[in-house]
Amino acid sequence: MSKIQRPRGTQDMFGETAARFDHVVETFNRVRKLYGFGRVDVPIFESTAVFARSLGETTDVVSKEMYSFEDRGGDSLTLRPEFTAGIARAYIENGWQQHAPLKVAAWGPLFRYERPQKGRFRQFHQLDAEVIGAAEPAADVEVIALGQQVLNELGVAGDVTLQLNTLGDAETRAAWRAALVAHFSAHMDVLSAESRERLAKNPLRILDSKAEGDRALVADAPRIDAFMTSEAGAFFDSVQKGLQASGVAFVRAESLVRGFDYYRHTAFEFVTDALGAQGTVIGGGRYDGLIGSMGGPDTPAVGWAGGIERLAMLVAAPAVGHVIAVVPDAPEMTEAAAALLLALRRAGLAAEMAYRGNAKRQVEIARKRDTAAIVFVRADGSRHVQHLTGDDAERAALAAAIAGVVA
RNA sequence: GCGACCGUAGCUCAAUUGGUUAGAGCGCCGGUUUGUGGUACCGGAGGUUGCGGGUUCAAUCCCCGUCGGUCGCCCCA
Repeated sequence: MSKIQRPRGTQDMFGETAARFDHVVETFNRVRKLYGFGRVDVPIFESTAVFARSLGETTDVVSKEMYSFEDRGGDSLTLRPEFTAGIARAYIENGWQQHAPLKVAAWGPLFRYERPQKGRFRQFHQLDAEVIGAAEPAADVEVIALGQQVLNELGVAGDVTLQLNTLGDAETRAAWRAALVAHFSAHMDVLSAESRERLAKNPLRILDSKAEGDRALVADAPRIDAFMTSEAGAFFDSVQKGLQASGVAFVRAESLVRGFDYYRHTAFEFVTDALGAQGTVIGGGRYDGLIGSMGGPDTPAVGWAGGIERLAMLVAAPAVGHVIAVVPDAPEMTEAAAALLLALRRAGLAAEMAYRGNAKRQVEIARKRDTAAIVFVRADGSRHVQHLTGDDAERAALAAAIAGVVA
C-alpha cells in the first residue's frame, strides 16, 4: 500500500474520542491537586539504560517490546514505556530527596511495541501518580484514595473494582516465591506449557494463568499470608484499615502479583469487565526496591498509572460545550456581529461565527455544530436570541449572560 | 510472536449460488422553493472494491501473499 497511513497501533483522536480523552485528563488534573500532587514532566525518551535497568536486562520486555533506537551520536535511546523509571531517574539525578516525600503526577504518551487490541495501543496514554520517599502505609492509602476519587468523579466507579494484595517485604516475598516454585514443580505434568515457561522466568505469574488446567493447581497453591513477617503483616493491615477509614472499598486478590523484585508490599488494580481482556484501568503498587536498584539511595515509593484510553471508553460522552453562534441577518451586519462576537468572548462566553454563507446557511451550520444558542444581529440594531439546547434553567442562565453583554 | 474474523464513496452500509454501466443514506458542492430561522425538492462531484499476484470466458465475491482493523492468546513495566 503506497497510500500514507498512520503507524500500526497509533490513533488519530478527534471529536467525541478527543473530548472523552480531554475529560479524563482534566478530571485527573483537578483531583490530583486536591491531594497535593504537583505536576512533574520527564522526557518522552530516555537513555535505554533507564528502562533496561529498571526492568532487568534480560527480560523479553526489554528486548522485544521497547521502541529503542540509536541517535546520530550513537547513543541508544528509548521511547518511554512507563512513567516510573523516568521519574525515578529524575529523582536521583536532581537530588529530589530534599523534597521527600515527593508527591507528583504526570500524564502523557507511552510506547510499547505490542499487538494492538481493544484498549491497547503502541502509542497509548496514561495518568500517573507517585509518592517517593515515604515508607508509611498512609502513602499507599492516599495514592489509592486519589485513584478512587478520580474514578468517582469520572462516573465510572460503579463499573470498577479495587483489587488489593500484598507482596510482603523482601523476606516474605522470597519465602513465598520459593514455596510456589516447589508447589508447581511438583505438578509439572499438569502445568500448561505457558506456565512451565513461567516457572523458570516468573513463577508468581502462574497465579493469574488463564489456562483451565492451571486453575486447580493455583487454587491450592501456598498463600502469601502463611509466609508474612510480622512487619509485613502489620503494614498490610494498616493499609487495609486506612482504606476502610477512607471509605475505599476493595476485595482481596491473592493472585494479584507483580513480576519484578523491586515491588514490595501493596499491589493493587482497579479492574473492570467492561473492556474485554484489557480490564485494568489503574494499576499500581509499592516499589521500595526500584530507586536503589537504579543506583540511587534506598528510597521507598508507591504509585499507580491509569490508562487514559481505557478510562475514556468507560466514561459517558461529555456534554457538548455551550457555544453561542453569532449570525448577522444581512451582510451589512457582519461588522456589528463581529463586534458582538468579540464582546461575548471577552466576557468569558464561548462564541463563534461562520466564515461564510448567508443567514440561513449560517443557521444550518450552527445547528450542525451542536450550538447552545444563536444570537441574530438584526438590521434594526436589535439582537434576537434563539435557544437550541438546554432546559429552562440553562436557557435562562445563558440568556442572562448574553443580555449582560448585549446591553 | 501465535490464532480467528474483517477491509466496497469522506462516514455508515448494500450488491441474489462468481455475470454486463458497483448502489443507498448521511455528508459535501450547486440550484429551485420557503423566508425571523431545525423546510422540501432537483441536480452534481466523489470508488483502480486496502495493495500485489493467481484461478476463470468473467472476480467486490474463490485462492496465496502483504498492509491495516477487530477479538482472543502470549506479555503486561
